[in-house]
Amino acid sequence: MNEVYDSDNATHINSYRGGIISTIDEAKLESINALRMAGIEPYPYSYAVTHHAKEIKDNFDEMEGKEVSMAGRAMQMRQMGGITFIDIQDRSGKIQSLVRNNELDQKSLLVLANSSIGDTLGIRGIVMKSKRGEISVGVREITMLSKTLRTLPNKWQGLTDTEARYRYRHVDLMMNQEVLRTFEIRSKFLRHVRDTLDSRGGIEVETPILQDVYGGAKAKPFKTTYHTLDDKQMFLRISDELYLKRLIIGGAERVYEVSKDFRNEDADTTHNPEFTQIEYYEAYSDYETFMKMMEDMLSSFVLKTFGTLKIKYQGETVDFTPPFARMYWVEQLKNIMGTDVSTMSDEEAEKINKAEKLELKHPDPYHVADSLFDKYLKSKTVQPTFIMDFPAYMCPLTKIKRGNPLLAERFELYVGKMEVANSYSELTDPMYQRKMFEDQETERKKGDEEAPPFDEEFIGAMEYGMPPTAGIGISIDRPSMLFTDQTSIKEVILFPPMK
RNA sequence: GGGCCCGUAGCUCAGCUCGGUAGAGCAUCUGGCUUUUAACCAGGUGGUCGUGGGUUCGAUUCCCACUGGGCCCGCCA
Repeated sequence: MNEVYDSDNATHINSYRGGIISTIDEAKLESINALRMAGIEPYPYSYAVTHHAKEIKDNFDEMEGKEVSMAGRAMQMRQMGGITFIDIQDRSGKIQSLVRNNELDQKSLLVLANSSIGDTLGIRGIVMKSKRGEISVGVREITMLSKTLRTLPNKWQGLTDTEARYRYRHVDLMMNQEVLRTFEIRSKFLRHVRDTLDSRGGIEVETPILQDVYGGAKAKPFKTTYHTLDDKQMFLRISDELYLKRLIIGGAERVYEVSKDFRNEDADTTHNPEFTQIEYYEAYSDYETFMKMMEDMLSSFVLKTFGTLKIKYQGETVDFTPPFARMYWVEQLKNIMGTDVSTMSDEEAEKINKAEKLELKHPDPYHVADSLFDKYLKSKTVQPTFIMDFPAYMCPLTKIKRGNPLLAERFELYVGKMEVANSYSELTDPMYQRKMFEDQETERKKGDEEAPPFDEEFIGAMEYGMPPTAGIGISIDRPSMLFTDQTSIKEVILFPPMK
């Protein structure tokens, strides 16, 4: 056996379940030798592809009798004497190829003899139908494009073990093509959000992921150490808000960033420690502007992608026809349980925490109000719903509600019971901002680990004068779940973190 | 962090209740077959039964701990 491909050697990096997902197959190594002996390179440089499987199938009437060349992985082989059916899978789907030995030259015959399921093959041939009516490529020439050393999972059940699917996403993708479709839809959505913001004149920017002072959200950060700067303590960003606002202050007017944010907290079906959102800031606008924008953005995406405004999510029909519902949740909570969370004191919060059995670690008004929403109102947000106006104390970076100083101008957009966007009429008064930071600092000292630290530099920037601005964070992960009918965020993250 | 379930061949799974040194299908290998599509027929290879400890003459099976994963609950998007 070739030493380079000693299986222990080649696979020791994987310790999954005390083993590995497949072994190196010695027979395949022999095939490689056989091909090379005959002067055929099993790992060539390129191949001219003219068609994909789906194209051929979708346009069979025009394609019949024409020569095509396509490439992909052999997923199944059915050999019967001098004829072999090979199902070739490319990015678009699968198509059957029909190989008759007596129609092949020596070279192709040799490739065929040394092919197995899992190999990447190039197929040149004529579009036709088999006797049973299956659209096929009648093969004239078969080319080895990449010889596999490992065995594919079985063709019936494929790879279903969730852990194996995430750890070996490459195998998941080849065995479960709908996974590729999921990530195509995610990609389309991200593209659509970018297009929307570009069309408004937004400038896409990049701001630091490694930050001296984190902020812009309530969350526990990841800490890092920068050794060449004297072991300086730095943080992975929990949000890019404070940097984007500095750009607004500088006069950029409309800026956005596709932002990977990091929050040092537990993962579950709707949370991943590393997640993607787009934050967008628009000068001279307020949060009303963004309600309209979200209605347009989501409805046009759904219509363009699915050809309808109504999609199924977990058995329920979600209708993206604008305008979306608006839920004045503080008012509704007052009606349901008599508590006005906008005026809730620390003592009241603690009492409600006990009475409602919320069992919060920090039973302060912020966490109690948040958890009351989850308990009583979240279940009503299957349809796209703007959750309107939050208690001012929940929004340290937001302007107060016109006509009601107890509330702040903020909405969260929920769809399928998931928060997918969060938007504000941004606070621009530097003196009020300073006070809000001081309050946060007090919470922090009281033990709220999630309260962000005081950011003097940011206040300094705001003291130059920040124009009226609307801000929004648009989740990419959760809408991707919605559009692909997934219940776990890991299904829309290509490589979710594993222990 | 709490509760429940799971880890046996490369993959998908039986076996465990009631302890006696491991089984199927697919994959792979050999042979047969020139229109199959879960092709078929015959034969073969393949397992430190997640890890460690305990009980026992004997443990994949019973007990404990650990580890990895899934689902539900609590918390941040």
